Amino acid sequence: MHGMLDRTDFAIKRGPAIGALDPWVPSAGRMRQLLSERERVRLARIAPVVRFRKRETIYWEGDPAEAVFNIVGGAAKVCRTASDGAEHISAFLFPGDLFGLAQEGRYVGTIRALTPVTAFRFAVPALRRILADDATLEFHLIVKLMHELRQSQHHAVVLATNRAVAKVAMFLHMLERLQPASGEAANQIFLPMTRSDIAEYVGITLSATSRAFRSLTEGGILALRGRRHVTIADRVAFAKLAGVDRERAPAARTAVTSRDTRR
Amino acid sequence: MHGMLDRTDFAIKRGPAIGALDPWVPSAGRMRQLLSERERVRLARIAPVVRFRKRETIYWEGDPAEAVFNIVGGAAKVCRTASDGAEHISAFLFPGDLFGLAQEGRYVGTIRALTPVTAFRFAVPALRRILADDATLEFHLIVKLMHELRQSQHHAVVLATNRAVAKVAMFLHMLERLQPASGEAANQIFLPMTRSDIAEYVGITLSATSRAFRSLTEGGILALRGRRHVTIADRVAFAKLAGVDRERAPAARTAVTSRDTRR
DNA sequence: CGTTTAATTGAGGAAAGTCAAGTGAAGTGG
DNA sequence: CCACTTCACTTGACTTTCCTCAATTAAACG
Repeated sequence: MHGMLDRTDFAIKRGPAIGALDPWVPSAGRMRQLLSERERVRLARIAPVVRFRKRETIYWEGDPAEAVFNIVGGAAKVCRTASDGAEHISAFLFPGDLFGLAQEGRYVGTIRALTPVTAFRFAVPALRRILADDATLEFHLIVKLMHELRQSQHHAVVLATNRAVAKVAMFLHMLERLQPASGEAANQIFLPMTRSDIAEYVGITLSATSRAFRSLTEGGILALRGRRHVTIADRVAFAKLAGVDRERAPAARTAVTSRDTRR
Repeated sequence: MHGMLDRTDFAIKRGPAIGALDPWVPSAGRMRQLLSERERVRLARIAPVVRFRKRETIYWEGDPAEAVFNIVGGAAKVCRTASDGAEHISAFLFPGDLFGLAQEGRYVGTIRALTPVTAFRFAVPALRRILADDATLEFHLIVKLMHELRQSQHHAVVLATNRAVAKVAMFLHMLERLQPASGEAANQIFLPMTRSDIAEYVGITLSATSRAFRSLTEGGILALRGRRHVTIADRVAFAKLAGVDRERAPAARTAVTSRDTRR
């Protein structure tokens, strides 16, 4: 706890930070800090630090989009309300992420804090002014957006899966890769979100999520310490479910004659 | 037919084109051309025109990412191969779109032409050079990426839906909005892709897609003219299924106590 | 400590997936 | 131009999975 506060405070002093996998530079799957010291200092000058309590709504879908935020501490979720009123979660946000996606002047999703959140707040006009005369910074933003686009496409792959257990496994795998080496022991995953949130993210019901967790623990693949700490007990079986067992080799370049089967 | 060729040829002469909804400027839902004449001319100088036959693979997932493309004529699909070998379609590409998304130097998906495709090809180093000294162009790229991110998140909403008929309706609705007023009569949608492609995009089986189409035509909501031309017969019912009946009003700001239900 | 919120678990039914056969359309080569 | 092959799509019977409804337990919070 104390350690975490220190880390966040330290992060605030260093200024805004954007993490991403570079589209062109290989980095063995490790996220990189895109901003240079100079850029961070410059951005810090126009961006006040804002804090939100756990469960607080940072902004609502449809609100006038006046600012972009950069998380430096905590976690949040992006919710989109479907036409029938059902909520769907389109992303989870962690330190190094940006939020504030807009369309025609209005925010595209509702943002809710899962834990206490600390963020830098960039007023859109000020940000645009800075971007307009710093091509490098602009380029970094492009890299980050490409990263988010890939993430979102991966999310779609998870949603397209049809077995609930596989969906949950893929979700946990994603979370593990995303989780900055945040003081978690190896094979440990911390879940800042509820089971309901997970359900809404992977596109199944709360019941199904619960059953999937049970099935995973009973199968000896996971172990739970409390409800928010997951340990991966059987890496091999886990990787198989999460679909990480593929070779990185050029893959079969044969156009698969698409039958009716999905598994 | 003749008309289409002319239109593509004309588009080539005008140079690269990027269509998007602006994040901040309201435009009543109509896509806008982001590039100015000057930018289009400048880009055309570094980008040769390339053509691909119907069904041709433009590049494979995992290939070294050496170029970015801008479609000016035809349609294509982005396929991602899941670990189990199943193919999932993460997007369809139309004139005004970009493709060439990379991660650590390699393409993230396989691109296949659905119809004959005409595109501009930008070698990555040349493109980076141009971007580095044109902040406006860079900004336009940011706008386009934000547009694609929203699209991808919308795709996720479609995938999270659980009734096959609703998925297909949402897909058709998306296609209708995307379809540039391309000589199609009102309420008419042209499908450049197969039923299999649709199935892989919305995350159901080919059978289920076929049944959904049947259910929609039998219900008097759609009418088919051949397999690739759809007419919307009952706008109201269609909008209801596709989830377009929502008011744009600030929506209920009440945190819905999430039960188990998804419909 | 009691109250609210989060999560688990069970029984039954609806929906889509699977397997398999068959129809229609499109393209190919004689 | 027609027979033939192939590919795209449709349809049916059966199985699996998850969703729905509902009751209960466990944890979190004041």
